[in-house]
Amino acid sequence: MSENGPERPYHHGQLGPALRANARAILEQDGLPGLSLRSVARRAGVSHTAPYRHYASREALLADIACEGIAELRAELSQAAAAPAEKPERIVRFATVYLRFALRHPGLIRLIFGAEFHNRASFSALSDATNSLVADIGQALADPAAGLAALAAMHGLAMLILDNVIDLGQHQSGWDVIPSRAGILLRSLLESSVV
Amino acid sequence: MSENGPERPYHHGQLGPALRANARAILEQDGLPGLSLRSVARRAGVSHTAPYRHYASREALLADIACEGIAELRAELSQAAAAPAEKPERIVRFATVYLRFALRHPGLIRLIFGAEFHNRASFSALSDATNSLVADIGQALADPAAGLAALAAMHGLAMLILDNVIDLGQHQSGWDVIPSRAGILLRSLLESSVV
DNA sequence: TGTACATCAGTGAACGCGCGTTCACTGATGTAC
DNA sequence: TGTACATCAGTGAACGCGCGTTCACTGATGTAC
Repeated sequence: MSENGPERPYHHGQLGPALRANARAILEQDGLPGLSLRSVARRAGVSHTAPYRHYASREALLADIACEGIAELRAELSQAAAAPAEKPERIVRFATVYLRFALRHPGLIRLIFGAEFHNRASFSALSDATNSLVADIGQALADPAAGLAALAAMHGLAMLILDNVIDLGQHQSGWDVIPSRAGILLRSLLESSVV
Repeated sequence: MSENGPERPYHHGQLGPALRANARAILEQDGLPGLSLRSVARRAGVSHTAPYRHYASREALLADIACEGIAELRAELSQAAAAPAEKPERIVRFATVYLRFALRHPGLIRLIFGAEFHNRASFSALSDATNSLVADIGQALADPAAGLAALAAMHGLAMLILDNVIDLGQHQSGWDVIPSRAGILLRSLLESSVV
């Protein structure tokens, strides 16, 4: 009996990370409403009370993966910030990174920005991240207001694409092309508005 | 007994409209997750099965109020389109109307644009509305791509404000000031990008 | 004007569901000596 | 190296909840004659 297949031992061993990974998979597959502690446990192949050894509540798990997502987004953005570039290119590069992230993790980006869920810890992390992003873009453009407007534009573009309201061509060519098209879009909007 | 207060008669009489109104009130108060057929019935002071005389399912009710909202947004936007104005003013006017609507009906705008709910009827109405909006702005700017980008910018701005990610000053002065501030923001982004 | 009847709108009990959370438990691991 | 014990991670039964939906019903309205 013990040799026909890798039966999971009594102790999972890495349940914490496994919970987060499965939670994010569910988030992307079924959206926030489908993300219950029970569904996560089910997907991790563990009893539905096991998660309570790692998270005090559903909300705690959500907060954790939200923070995780914010950290990842922030890392990608700061990587984009590191590469030197002239003003219009700089903001287009930010927009590209942001859009690519949003299109790759739609559920996560909605969890992060959505108002349905506002945990203190995740919110202050988000606030820090967006503030530094806005400041960075604003500085790159030498115009704080334009930084805000640019963030709004890329966020709105991401949301409209994810919600299937506008179509930048994913059907023909896959989603990887979208950021570059969006870049052109934003460039047309931005390049002559730089002070 | 019958004279101590206006006891509702057995037949409500206007339950259809009452359901829609109460559903929208719940949507704004508690968001989409709180909007159940039972909560709507409760709020309308009616048994929890009464709504089934007017809607076949929860989804049917949601579709109906989504369409209602789209029609209202569309009416306000076409009113803005009617007033003649020069190019930059024109788009700022659109943005103002759009933002004002979004800030006044946050739950509704999220229902309309959110991907969680995609009914065919409401979606095609939304598609028509956004297409004509994009076309209108694009034409006003003599640049279709800028029309799309402008819609994205105002939608993103609305979402970021509603999700408390950015703060355009609602705390000091109430939300009615936001659209005008946002107008300044968008103007700074747009006015020199007109072809 | 009055009576019979069809139709309609609202009722309340009941169903099965998935959920978050609690509880006492048990199997496994690691540490002290 | 071996034994006792504390600690930890996962279990499964159970709770109460709100939900969507169904069903047979009943009170009210309107229509035909």
